[in-house]
Amino acid sequence: MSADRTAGGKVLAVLAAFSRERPALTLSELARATGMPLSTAHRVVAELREWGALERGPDGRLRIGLRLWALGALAPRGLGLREAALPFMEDLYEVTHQNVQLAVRDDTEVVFVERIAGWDAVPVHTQVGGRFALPPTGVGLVLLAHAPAEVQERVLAGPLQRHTPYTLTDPRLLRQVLAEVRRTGVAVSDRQVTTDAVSVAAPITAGDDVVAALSVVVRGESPAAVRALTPGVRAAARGISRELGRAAAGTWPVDRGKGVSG
Amino acid sequence: MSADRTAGGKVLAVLAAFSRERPALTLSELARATGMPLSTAHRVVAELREWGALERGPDGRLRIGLRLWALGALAPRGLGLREAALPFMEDLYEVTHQNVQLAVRDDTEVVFVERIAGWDAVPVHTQVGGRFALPPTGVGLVLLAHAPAEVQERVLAGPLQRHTPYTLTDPRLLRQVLAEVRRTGVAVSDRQVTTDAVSVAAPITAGDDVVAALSVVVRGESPAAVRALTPGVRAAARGISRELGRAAAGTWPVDRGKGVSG
DNA sequence: GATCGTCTCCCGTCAGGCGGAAGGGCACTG
DNA sequence: CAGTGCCCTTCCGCCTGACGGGAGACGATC
Repeated sequence: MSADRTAGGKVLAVLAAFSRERPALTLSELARATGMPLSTAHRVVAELREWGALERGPDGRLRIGLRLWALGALAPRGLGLREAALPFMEDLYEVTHQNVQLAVRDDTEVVFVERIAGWDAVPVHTQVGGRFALPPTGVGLVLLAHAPAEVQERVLAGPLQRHTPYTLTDPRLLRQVLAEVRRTGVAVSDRQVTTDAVSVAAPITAGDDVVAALSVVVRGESPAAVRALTPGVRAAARGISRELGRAAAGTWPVDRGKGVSG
Repeated sequence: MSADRTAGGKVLAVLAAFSRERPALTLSELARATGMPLSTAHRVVAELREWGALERGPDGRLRIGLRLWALGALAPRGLGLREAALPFMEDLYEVTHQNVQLAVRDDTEVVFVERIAGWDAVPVHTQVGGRFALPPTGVGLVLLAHAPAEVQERVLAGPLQRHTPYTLTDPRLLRQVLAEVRRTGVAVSDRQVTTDAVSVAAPITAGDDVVAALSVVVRGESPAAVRALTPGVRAAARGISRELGRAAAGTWPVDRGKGVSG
């Protein structure tokens, strides 16, 4: 939001002004949103447009450009991961016709990287690129269970938001659940986000690190709803892990506790 | 490549150094690739890292960060389009188990936005985010047929690369094909990219504009291979178009001839 | 311990970012 | 058709913050 003092910061501030809620902005809106003078915004935007980071539609509004999208596609935790995972997710979807989700952890949040859903599946309010708290979701439980201790502590210490009567908010209980997740290799989220959905998730690994999680979300009112799906999810997750190992060398990062600069 | 004189240019130059071939770079490699002094690269990278545009893996290499990926996801012609199209692509995939592709046009090239493929499908060398010439591909033919005249002229005038003995390289012939594509509403690419693959494509529209194209690629040695698929592809493309119309207002840009500033 | 590669930090200089102001284009209004 | 309120674009002099050489830490490899 606040206009950076630095030149590069302004470039980033302009980009940061775009969000899921506001994917298209006029120059003036952009200037207001970033708090920078119109002429400054204009100059920065011109540079970004020339490069292809921003595009201007026929309505005159600015949008994220195709080049930036393609660049983002190079993120190993974005499309790289997705590329490896999609065929397995397809299989899972074809069998279940339910929501199939792929997610990674970013600090104390889960970021959804891919989601397949038919029209008949339970409506879930996750979107690709979207974020959510870790504890209530299946994928989040998996990712949290295998996160560095320091991250776990911060999550357990912080306020745990309640979404339904079933949401776990007791740190002690949550700790037990996480241990269970580590022991069994799967996580089940029973109506913790909405009262009509249950999910089962399994970890995806690269080397010794858990780099992502895969889940299936179904309509249901008890863990039994996903029991039959568990083997399928585990198998798919392992398949993806294997595929990742096969991928080109040096493509795989690991997620460390906090993204602070060194 | 060449290090920009401006501060913002340096930021973009650093980002541009990442490519499909080189998705991970050390700081020094980055400095060499962009031609900027190490200390300058260091400063720029620090800023980008703090913002989340770049991440550093445990191997010390820099990669495109999750935040940049999420930002790219806001591109209407990227994920926005994909989001609307995926369910229909699923259906098509489930029926055919072949490559199902979604693409848009960027100037005189086709950019692949999504691709679903099983293991048994014909191997095609397209990747999400990747580019290709327009004329030889099914999606490209559709997009070219509905492109502004000025774009068509440039493509037809420019050298038309031959990939197989079947590739159309005669501008006159190509012009006829394009007319045919406009008349029938579908395009068939018969072994124009590889000698064992045939594809059928249909346009996706928003308002009166063709904004994308959908195709199925199958193993085959004549247009007959895709005849049975044609209605399915058309239907799916229309379904996606309808879905786009339903999408939130003001989300849809139109592709104009050249991206020159006005 | 020498040599090469990597990354990080400091700081004096001066190029280039900054943003106020002015001007032009549209659309709607009285 | 002057008046008002948006939008966008361009210009240009001031001065700040970007620039990059250099020094130094660290880690491999020989």
